[in-house]
Amino acid sequence: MTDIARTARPTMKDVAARAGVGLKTVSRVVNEEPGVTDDTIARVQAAIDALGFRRNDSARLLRKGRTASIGLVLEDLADPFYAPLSRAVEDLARAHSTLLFTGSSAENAEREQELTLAFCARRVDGLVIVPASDDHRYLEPEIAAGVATVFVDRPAGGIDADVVLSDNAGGTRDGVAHLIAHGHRRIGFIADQPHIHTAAQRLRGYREAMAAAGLPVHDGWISSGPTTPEHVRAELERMLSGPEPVTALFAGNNRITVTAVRVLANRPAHPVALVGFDDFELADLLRPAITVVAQDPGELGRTAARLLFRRLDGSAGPPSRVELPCRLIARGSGEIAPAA
Amino acid sequence: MTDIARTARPTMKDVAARAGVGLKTVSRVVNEEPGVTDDTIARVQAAIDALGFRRNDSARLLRKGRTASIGLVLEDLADPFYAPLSRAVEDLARAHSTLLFTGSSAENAEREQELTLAFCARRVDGLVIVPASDDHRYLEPEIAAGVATVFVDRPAGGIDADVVLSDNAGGTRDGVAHLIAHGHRRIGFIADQPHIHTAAQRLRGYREAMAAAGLPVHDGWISSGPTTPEHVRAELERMLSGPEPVTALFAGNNRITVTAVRVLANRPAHPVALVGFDDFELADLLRPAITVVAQDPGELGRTAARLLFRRLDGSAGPPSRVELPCRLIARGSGEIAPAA
DNA sequence: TAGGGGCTGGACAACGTTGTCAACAAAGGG
DNA sequence: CCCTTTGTTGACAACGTTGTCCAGCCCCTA
Repeated sequence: MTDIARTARPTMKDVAARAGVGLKTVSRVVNEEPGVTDDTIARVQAAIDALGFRRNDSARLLRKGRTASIGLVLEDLADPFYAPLSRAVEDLARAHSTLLFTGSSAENAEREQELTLAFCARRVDGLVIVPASDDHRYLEPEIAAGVATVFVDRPAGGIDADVVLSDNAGGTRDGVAHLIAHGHRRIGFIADQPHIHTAAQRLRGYREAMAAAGLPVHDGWISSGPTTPEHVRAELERMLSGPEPVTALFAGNNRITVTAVRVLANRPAHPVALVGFDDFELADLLRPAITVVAQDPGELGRTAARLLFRRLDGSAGPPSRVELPCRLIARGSGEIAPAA
Repeated sequence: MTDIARTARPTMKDVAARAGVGLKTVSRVVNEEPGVTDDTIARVQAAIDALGFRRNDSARLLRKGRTASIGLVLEDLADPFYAPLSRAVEDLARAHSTLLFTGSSAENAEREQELTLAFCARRVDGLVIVPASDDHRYLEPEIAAGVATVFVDRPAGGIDADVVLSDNAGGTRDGVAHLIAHGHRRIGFIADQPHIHTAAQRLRGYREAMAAAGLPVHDGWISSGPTTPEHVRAELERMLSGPEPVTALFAGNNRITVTAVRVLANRPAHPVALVGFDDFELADLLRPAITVVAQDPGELGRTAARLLFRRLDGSAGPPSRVELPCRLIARGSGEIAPAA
């Protein structure tokens, strides 16, 4: 029965037969090409309506060479951080009459490659990738074959390609400097796993800010690892105890910040200053309101998509690297002075 | 130059020529079909590697009839509520070796139709749709032609199709009953525009709960309209003033809830009870913590996708309608007693 | 009335792949 | 030694569309 259903789909040939015209004439009507009399158009249109015909764009695009589609690979479709990024890419795609394939790499290099190559096999015109792997040489033949590729949020590994980043180090520097300006000297830093580019850059920013202020950094103040609530909680509690507890914390991304807020909420007697990387909704409504270093994920996506479509429109030239600034939003949690 | 790039893409024909074998033999090797000697396989593989050949799945699927792709149309890719829904659909798609097209209708009927039909023109095997329009008869020919279609979050209009909903009325009833149980008699209700199905159902739940408790409902206590902060703020302030101000509010979705929280935070002298539809991150960290009626967007997506793939696997039978329960999560804001 | 030009329409190949079928060689049985 | 079987391979059509090209037809002019 599935077969019947598939066979049931009318093609231009069916329309042509029913309208009593040639195949190409149907094509002309469907594509609104000139050179068909009104009378013929009407006959063809009637046949189209009667059969419920819809042009098969896959076949059309196979013939035409372009597929009018792009692929978006990100870390996790369910992560709110990427939602505005996706939407921005989608908006530009729509403006270019292009459809959007999406997929999550789940922070897994193999899955990223599998997804990306699946998109390439469908002959997407271009790719926007939030890398999960650090080796993208597998994309070389695709890029050589003309697939425009832009990396976002993290740079490509092993190949030279367009990339749009946030100024992770600079943003972190500002955030840590903010804590230092409010009198903190023992500042903890919890970030994502060190092989993730953004995490490494933020760690660099932290070290630079501490060094710029002439402050020492103890190993125990730094934690890089999974962002699971359990791990973050354990690391933070470790930093808050012992002989030299931290008086302030810089949280390396929004999930870490949220866990930190939960942990700190349970020990109101010992206020700890907090600055988090990434803004999040309601940060201003918490008490204290959370000071953050904000990226603009929508702008990341928009910039990447603009770059992509510029390439698709024929722009040549060497790969460009765009770095978007971050913005410190002081709300209170970063202004808490050290207790001691 | 674009032309060169396009021409540059090697095809099976090129591989065959280079390996000195027939076209079909290349196809056999690529698809790992039996009946090719190891020696030939090696020669073909060498040619594939040398040319950087990758099979064109568009052409393949044109030939095969199925496209191994589905389309997901939702209201807004950037809305965090839909993020877990998308991810759930994606996960099932991956499990079925299917690629995912996504797009936002932006709550606009015309855009929904345009997107959906664009997906159909690409011959997606199936569709998951969060409807923005209330008339889906335009999909009849597509469904008849075999495009499996499942509606989520809101029902289809004018056609009979599979649909997965939350129990909006029941959830709202529970939420309003919760407020009544804590002594409230004048309860405000702010929801999305009335033509949106979920908003209408939630309004029904509100009325039912009030009626069940024998409480009157004043027109001034009900507001249906755009969910912009400005409008919600104005409506709420109106309800809170006047001769018979409300002592509690039911907020019809998470965006309304957030605005309400902001407004209420500015008038701490006059505490107002609040229950919101839809859970959101950090609701438990606000003071008071926000009591909500929670849907499970991931489960909505998962259920819809399961239904879809069951249809694609050949399941016949009449359209099914699944209604998922909502869950009241009491956190404090709903337990505030009326001041008067 | 013959010839030319504009308009309308259709036949055919091509896009890159897969399914069908037949050709051919080597091997095995009588 | 011939016939059959088995295994390997390639020619060809087909999927549904578009681009190229050519054939009619009508009307006009010389």
